[in-house]
Amino acid sequence: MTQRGRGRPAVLTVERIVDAAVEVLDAEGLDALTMRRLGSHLGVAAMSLYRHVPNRDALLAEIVNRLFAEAVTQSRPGGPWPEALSGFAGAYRRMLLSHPHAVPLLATHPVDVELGLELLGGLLDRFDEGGVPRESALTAVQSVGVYVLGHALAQVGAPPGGEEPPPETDQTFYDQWFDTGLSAMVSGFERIIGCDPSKPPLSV
Amino acid sequence: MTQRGRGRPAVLTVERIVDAAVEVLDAEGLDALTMRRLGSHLGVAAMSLYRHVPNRDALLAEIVNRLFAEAVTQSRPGGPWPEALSGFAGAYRRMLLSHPHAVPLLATHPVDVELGLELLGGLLDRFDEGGVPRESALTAVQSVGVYVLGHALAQVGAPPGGEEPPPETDQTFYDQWFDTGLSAMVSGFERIIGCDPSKPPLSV
DNA sequence: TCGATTTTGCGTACCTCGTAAGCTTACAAG
DNA sequence: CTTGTAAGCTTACGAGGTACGCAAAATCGA
Repeated sequence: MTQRGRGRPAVLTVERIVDAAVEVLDAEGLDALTMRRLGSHLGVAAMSLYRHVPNRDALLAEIVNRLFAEAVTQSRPGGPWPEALSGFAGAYRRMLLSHPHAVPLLATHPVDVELGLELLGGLLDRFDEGGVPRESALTAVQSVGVYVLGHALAQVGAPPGGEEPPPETDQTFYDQWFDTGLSAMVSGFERIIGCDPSKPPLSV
Repeated sequence: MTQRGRGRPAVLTVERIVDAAVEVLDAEGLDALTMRRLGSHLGVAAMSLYRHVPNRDALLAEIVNRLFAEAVTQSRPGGPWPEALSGFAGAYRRMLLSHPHAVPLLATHPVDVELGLELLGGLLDRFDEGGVPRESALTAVQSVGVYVLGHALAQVGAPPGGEEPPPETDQTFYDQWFDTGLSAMVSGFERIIGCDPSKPPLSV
């Protein structure tokens, strides 16, 4: 596959590598995501990976972008911006909780800016339609994103090597906390940003 | 010193170790904070540290608790709860930005719960005085804490090995973003929690 | 004063990890 | 078939965490 010229045909792809990396990460945790293990998971020697990825950290960055894209793609930003913003928050959080071992990665490896803006285009459009200036929209989205990630970090706890807490009670506790904090922030932005397109209330 | 019984007198203390660890962390970054380097910084062999700390991760957890305590102690929670809450957020953020290499640590190692509650007692009292139920108070404080940490993560960027961005413009950009997001959240909580007119007197 | 006891620090060693260098293999084009 | 090239492999090195057992430095009882 992926035979686009001379030379030995590639059995590896960045895509395939990142796929496998996410699998290993989900299944065995971040510490287990070593080049050797990932290689053997792909039926390949560790050093072979370096033909496609400059180093481990770059691979982690790829994972981050992949997962963030997955999250944003999952959310369909319709309606006025407050709803769309909450929708994004929910989708982001759902992704984080379904990849708990990846949460620290998202925390330490910023999403590629270009990619992030592209992915969030639809969401930002909802602000445009509400007459919210771009800069205010970015502040709101970034703030919510930062809240969601921080919240997930708190919920996931010490993820490199942790134990599972009580099952059900815990879940609803965090859910409730999340919803409350999110409503606070969104409604706060509604007040600050205002819904009047004729005068941008946020001086930047 | 620290001679409280038989045996060879200790030249090391957990305190001293954590102090040195924070120094190394601030000066050289998280990757440079290895047991060997930390040992030599203390004039001691790496393995000696293990008499006082079970392993590296526990040491990192100690650092987290130390720094969080430093932050909270720095903030003097006076006035009504919204002001106190913002004050806590500011102090927390100031600490994080003055220990940028520690931010990922705070993100991945939860603060000890007992210690956290004890440290935040003064802040929670302000909510009590405002007639806010304990649970709402905790939600608000946790949400703000999570926002501050997430914001610091975004600002500090990829901290294990990163480059410095533009100096001045950047600073005020993040400051403004921080303030806006914080006001949104605090004012949102003011609305949600409500400013209960029946203010029960201080009950200690 | 002198062992016995106890606590602390140290030297060595093992295993794992990331990854640099250079070799081999499997294709396509000529 | 020959040659060129991209992709995968083997080996090796240095660094890191830490298990294990020994050495040193105190106090205490006699």
